[in-house]
Amino acid sequence: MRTLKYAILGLLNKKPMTGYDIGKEFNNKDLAEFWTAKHSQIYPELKKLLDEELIVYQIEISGEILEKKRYSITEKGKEAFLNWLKKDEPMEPTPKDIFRLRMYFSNNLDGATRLYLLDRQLIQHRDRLAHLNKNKERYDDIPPLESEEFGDYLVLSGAISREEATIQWLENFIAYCKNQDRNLSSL
Amino acid sequence: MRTLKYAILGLLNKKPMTGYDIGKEFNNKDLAEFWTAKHSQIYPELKKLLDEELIVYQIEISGEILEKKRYSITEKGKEAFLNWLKKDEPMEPTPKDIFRLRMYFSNNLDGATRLYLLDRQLIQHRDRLAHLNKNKERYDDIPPLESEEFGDYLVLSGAISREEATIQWLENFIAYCKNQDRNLSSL
DNA sequence: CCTTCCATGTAACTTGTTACATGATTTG
DNA sequence: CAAATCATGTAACAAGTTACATGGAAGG
Repeated sequence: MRTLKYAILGLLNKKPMTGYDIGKEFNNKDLAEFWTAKHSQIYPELKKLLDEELIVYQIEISGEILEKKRYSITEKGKEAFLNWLKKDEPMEPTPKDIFRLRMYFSNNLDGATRLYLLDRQLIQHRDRLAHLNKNKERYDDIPPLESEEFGDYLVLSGAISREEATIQWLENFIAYCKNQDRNLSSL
Repeated sequence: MRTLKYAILGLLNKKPMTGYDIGKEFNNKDLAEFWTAKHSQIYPELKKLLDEELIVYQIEISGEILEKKRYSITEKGKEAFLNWLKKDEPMEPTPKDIFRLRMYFSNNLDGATRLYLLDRQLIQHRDRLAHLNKNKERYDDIPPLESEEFGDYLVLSGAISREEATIQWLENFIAYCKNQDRNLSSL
């Protein structure tokens, strides 16, 4: 489906960047909540996009020697990107989740181990949620729809509601485990 | 990480199955909410598990000619599975989501297209939620923790809360779009 | 000077999808 | 008897991760 291709075009459509900059967007920024890529995947993809004439680059010298390639999107690239963006694609198949797969089999665990695993997971998701909420504090208001920051705000709030749902699910599960445990030991 | 390996072991730990049966579990059942695999991935994996002596099979004749291989888990396989199941693995990196990636770039769309795409997505997620809720009706009560059906109930309720969160996010987003639109056109 | 970050790439491998290939059994 | 389902496999490709490989720039 070449999603990485369009993700890169989308970033370059905002402003010219180096491969390294793209890597940071995919790893340190809010966008990373819903899309990531390592540099080992980015550099070969940039080469492909050059071949397809969707991007061009300009060499810049940083310091004395170091050359960096600042890529920008071409008209052809913009067209391809906008075409992808406006397409009405069917919903994606549900994403995989190893922890839930494991819990699917959790009847094979003893009660203590199950609770331990659930608790560890809950802690991690709560930390993550706290971190996301802290990021959200940067916004006094919801940014205007047409602004660049709106995308960031959107993925951030999406990530927050996803975490909240996960935490809710974990808490319900834990409460049920504890409840069953109490009932059994009172026999 | 060999997750498919352990997913198959987990299923065979419940009861002996053919490759075809495993495919059905990964595609038609509740488990498919959090793990899937095509038969083209399953058959080669079964071969690997045989090599590793974690499973064995027995040939059964169905009708006159058709041979099917019913696989079962070995003691070694059970051990490997339980070992995997009880391991406390760190939280996974956040799963990718193409639609949210697209919406991250949605400031490049005109208001009508954006609303159209959001609406289409919302419809699909509502359908999916309705379908999941219908499945949940099978359960009068939460199944006991140690039962086989508990896993099914768990992934089902996880999928429901995930869909609810997504729908909430979409509805908020749509409301904000409509609101901004009204404010702009009243100028 | 030393550590962290900037910067770019390739190679080997794992995972997963789509397509190719075949044929038997069951159900209406 | 035709269609849906059962049943098992392989091949080619796409996507993604880990490891290998190199070296400059900036800041403390």
